[in-house]
Amino acid sequence: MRAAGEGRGEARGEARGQARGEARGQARGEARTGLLDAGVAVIRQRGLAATTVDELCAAAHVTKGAFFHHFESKEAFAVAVARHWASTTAVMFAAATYHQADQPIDRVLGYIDLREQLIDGSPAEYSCAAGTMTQEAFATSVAIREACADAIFDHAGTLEDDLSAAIAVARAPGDATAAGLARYTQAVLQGSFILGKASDDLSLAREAVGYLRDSLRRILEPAQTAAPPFSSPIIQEKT
Amino acid sequence: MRAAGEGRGEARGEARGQARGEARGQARGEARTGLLDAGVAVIRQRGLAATTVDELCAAAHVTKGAFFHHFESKEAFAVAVARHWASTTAVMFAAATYHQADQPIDRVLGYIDLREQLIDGSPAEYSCAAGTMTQEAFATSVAIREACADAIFDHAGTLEDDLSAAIAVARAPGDATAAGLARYTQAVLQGSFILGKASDDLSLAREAVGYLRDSLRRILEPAQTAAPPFSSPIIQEKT
DNA sequence: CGCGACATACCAACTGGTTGGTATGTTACG
DNA sequence: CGTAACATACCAACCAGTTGGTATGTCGCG
Repeated sequence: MRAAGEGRGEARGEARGQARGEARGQARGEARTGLLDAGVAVIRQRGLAATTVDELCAAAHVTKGAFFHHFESKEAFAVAVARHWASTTAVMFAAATYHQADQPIDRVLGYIDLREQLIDGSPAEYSCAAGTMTQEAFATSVAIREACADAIFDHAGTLEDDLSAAIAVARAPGDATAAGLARYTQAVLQGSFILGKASDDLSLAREAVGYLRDSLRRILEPAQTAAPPFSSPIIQEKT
Repeated sequence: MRAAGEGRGEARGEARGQARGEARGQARGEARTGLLDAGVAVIRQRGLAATTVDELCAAAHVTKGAFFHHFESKEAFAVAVARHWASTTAVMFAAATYHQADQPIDRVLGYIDLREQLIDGSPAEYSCAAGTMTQEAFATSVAIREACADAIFDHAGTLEDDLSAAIAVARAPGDATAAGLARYTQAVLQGSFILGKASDDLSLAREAVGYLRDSLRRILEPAQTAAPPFSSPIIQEKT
């Protein structure tokens, strides 16, 4: 449930006894990453404003001194969290198998299938840290807002090539652009997280993603064939 | 800046002396409503956790005593705000003209057109207070989460009759249900607000609603005609 | 009708705990 | 040994909630 951090304490080298906070903690130099990981986890659960620096430090097993050594302020930390979120998710999606499909539409639908599969566990586990922070900070911090916008729209950008190839193959109507559909996809995902959070029922989040898949199919599938109902999702190995 | 209390120390009772904070303030009995209205406005802008009770009181021109007289706690206030939001928006949508269209699909698309038109000004003005609070409170307060869920899903419910009629007319594939499409619509709207907040560009929020309209048309329009591109929105009078 | 008893709506000041941030050590590593 | 990476102790501001009080409306009863 926790994710990172849990079982990896044992770099502690008790021999040589340079004991520190590492009864369960990190080796020197890992405080920053630990704080960022903890930040993603805690902010996804409670939001940014409701999260205190002390909680962050406790979750990362470091002290406040370490926090303000690495981050100028809580706001700067939030910006770093957004960037950290962007880079860790980017690595994960880059390694996914949907890129290997031959047809561009299958790559697009494979992405959707993966997103649907990722909706599992509690909302704090499947929702988007950037989307959450956006809601809280858009009016009070341009730095946070822009970092979140980068996370969301850069990720959308990773869909554009497949989408524009699929649009070309399907000869879809000219009002659907690759960039627009990529953003629409992110909008539906963000909205599905909100429905999932509100209802405390992840099937409602998945349902929205299912309608998104159906919509994309209607737009991107070769016009002659009627769009069939829900497909069985491509099984995605989680390497 | 102080608000209430300003001119009232003098109990001077100029004429019969029923003077109160009403130099600019409210009459007796309006504090509760004023606080709720202020709550919607401030929470849409800054979120729930970042909003202090003092700020709420300042915005509503009342004192903290009045706040805690009407609301047991900040959490109870948030629940009341969600219900207030639900009822005020319900009144607005019930009075809208899209209900008057003859064809069910036109009522559905009229709703979408209205939603698109409502996206104007700053995100704090067009976004959903219930969606915003959901993100912050889903893990920390069941009462708030449920009040927000009611606001969102009850509103979705107002679309179901038109959607199921439209589905029947269009003989749409069986995997699209009225309730599911209604929820999907809300998901897209919530997501569009997030994109609008992140980008600080309402045209991106409107764009997502445009794709939603296109998707609904593809699903709900009689199958023989190919779905045309974006329609010019039905002009909606704001009586 | 008048008047006392009560209830409601509010207000100013206060409180105890919390929060983001700082000032000042201390420790490991190159 | 110098510097980056921490830790400890502390603080001033702030925050949700309380207290004790006042002004105003309302209701029952003689």
